[in-house]
Amino acid sequence: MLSNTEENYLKSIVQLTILTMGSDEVGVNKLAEYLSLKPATVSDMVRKLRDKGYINYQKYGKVSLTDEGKKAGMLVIRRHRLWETFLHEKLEFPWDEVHDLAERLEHVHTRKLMDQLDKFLGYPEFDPHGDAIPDSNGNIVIPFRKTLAEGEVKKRYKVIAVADESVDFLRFFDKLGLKINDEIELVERNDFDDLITLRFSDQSVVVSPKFSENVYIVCAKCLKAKDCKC
Amino acid sequence: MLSNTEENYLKSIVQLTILTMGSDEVGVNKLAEYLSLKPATVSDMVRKLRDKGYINYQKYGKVSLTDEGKKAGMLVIRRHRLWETFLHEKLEFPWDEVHDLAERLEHVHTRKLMDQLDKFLGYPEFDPHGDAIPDSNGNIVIPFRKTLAEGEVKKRYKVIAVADESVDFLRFFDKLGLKINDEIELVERNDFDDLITLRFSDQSVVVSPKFSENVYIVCAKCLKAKDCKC
DNA sequence: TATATAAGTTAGATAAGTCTAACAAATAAA
DNA sequence: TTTATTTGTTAGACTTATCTAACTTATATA
Repeated sequence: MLSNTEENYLKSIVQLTILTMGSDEVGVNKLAEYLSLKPATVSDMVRKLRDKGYINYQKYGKVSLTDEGKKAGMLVIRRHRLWETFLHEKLEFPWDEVHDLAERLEHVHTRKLMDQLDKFLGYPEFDPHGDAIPDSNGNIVIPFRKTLAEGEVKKRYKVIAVADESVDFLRFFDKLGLKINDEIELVERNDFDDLITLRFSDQSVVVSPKFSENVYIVCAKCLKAKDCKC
Repeated sequence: MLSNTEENYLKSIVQLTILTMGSDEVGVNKLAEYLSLKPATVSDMVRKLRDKGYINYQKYGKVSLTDEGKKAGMLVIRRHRLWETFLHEKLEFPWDEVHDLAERLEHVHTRKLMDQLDKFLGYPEFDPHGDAIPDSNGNIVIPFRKTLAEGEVKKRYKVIAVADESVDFLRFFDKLGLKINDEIELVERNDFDDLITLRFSDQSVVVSPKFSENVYIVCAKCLKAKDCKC
């Protein structure tokens, strides 16, 4: 059995490794910063999770997930995203308010509860932020995607997800009038400061790298994001 | 802010005082037994809750709720019962499985979450076990009712709730073919051992005091349980 | 009323998860 | 290669909620 705390560690390690497509390991300091804890605290817990078989780790080394740890962490993310979907679609919460509640609901679970919730929601593929929901075995299909910052000028794209779930970012996104699944055109990129000019629903807006790095896109002609490789 | 543990204490005190219609105070030992804790543990917590203003209590005395404590405890019960209703009505959980999950979900809350859930459920008055759901101010209308054990021979009653939420009891109740809101006739009471013979949907069954003490009824002619005073 | 029993309290211990402060190892820079 | 910087560990302390064992107070009974 995993405590809430242990679940949070595993979830965070999944997020800092697998879900960022970068390295499959992470250092204690980075993990501590992500969890808003002190390295000393994480150092202890990491030993504990290694002893329990959820992570690979040795003193002064990096942390990576075992198969068991990966599955456990992915299932926390599944629960988080299913609850977010529930809160948004059934309880009419705006998408910037769902994260914090899901953060707590994700720890209440039985296999059956999540299966029934999944069914009730109609087996959603994506949460309100456009992130894929892992299946009940902890497997996830991360669709091919790039950030708006990586887009090419003059091309048309579809916005499929956001990387930042903070209230500030999401409200700003809303304020622009953008929505997940909207089609946009990347009109122009200013090479000096990387400001990008977008066009969508008859308006042009200029966005900063801070914004464009947090918006995921696929090219507009790919109907199914997961098949897109352009 | 109340911890989960503190919420459980307040909920339990509400259940042992207000909701049982008996005394409005309860002893430390009884509370400990109800919570499956040792008296020593409860003795400490009770002092803490008194210092925080939720209960009235002095050394070697009984415990009772302040207005604030009563409201806080009632709101935990509200959350518990709303989640039970959600699990039963929306996620299709049988009524004997909802308690344990609600026990954990009840501690995840914001005012808005519970208001939205309440709305989503259509403002239910009663949970799957027939218990009244307190409103968002912690007020509850406990309908007039008696237990089947207190019923009179030859009278017709309506089953409105059960007092025991254990899996064993609820499955036994199901097995008899009874349902909340069913009409029954109390055919006969055996004065020697208090066995009661019931009649409903063309069958007769004999039930023990252990059973009949856990079934709440109102007389059949009162359509609205809360108005019944017979 | 004296005493036995029930009810409640206190002290000290434990476990989980966190912290700070001091130290050690690994890595990057001079 | 030596030193500086970054990264990670250890030791000791704190908090919350729990326990056991010993003790105290209140209540019921003879």
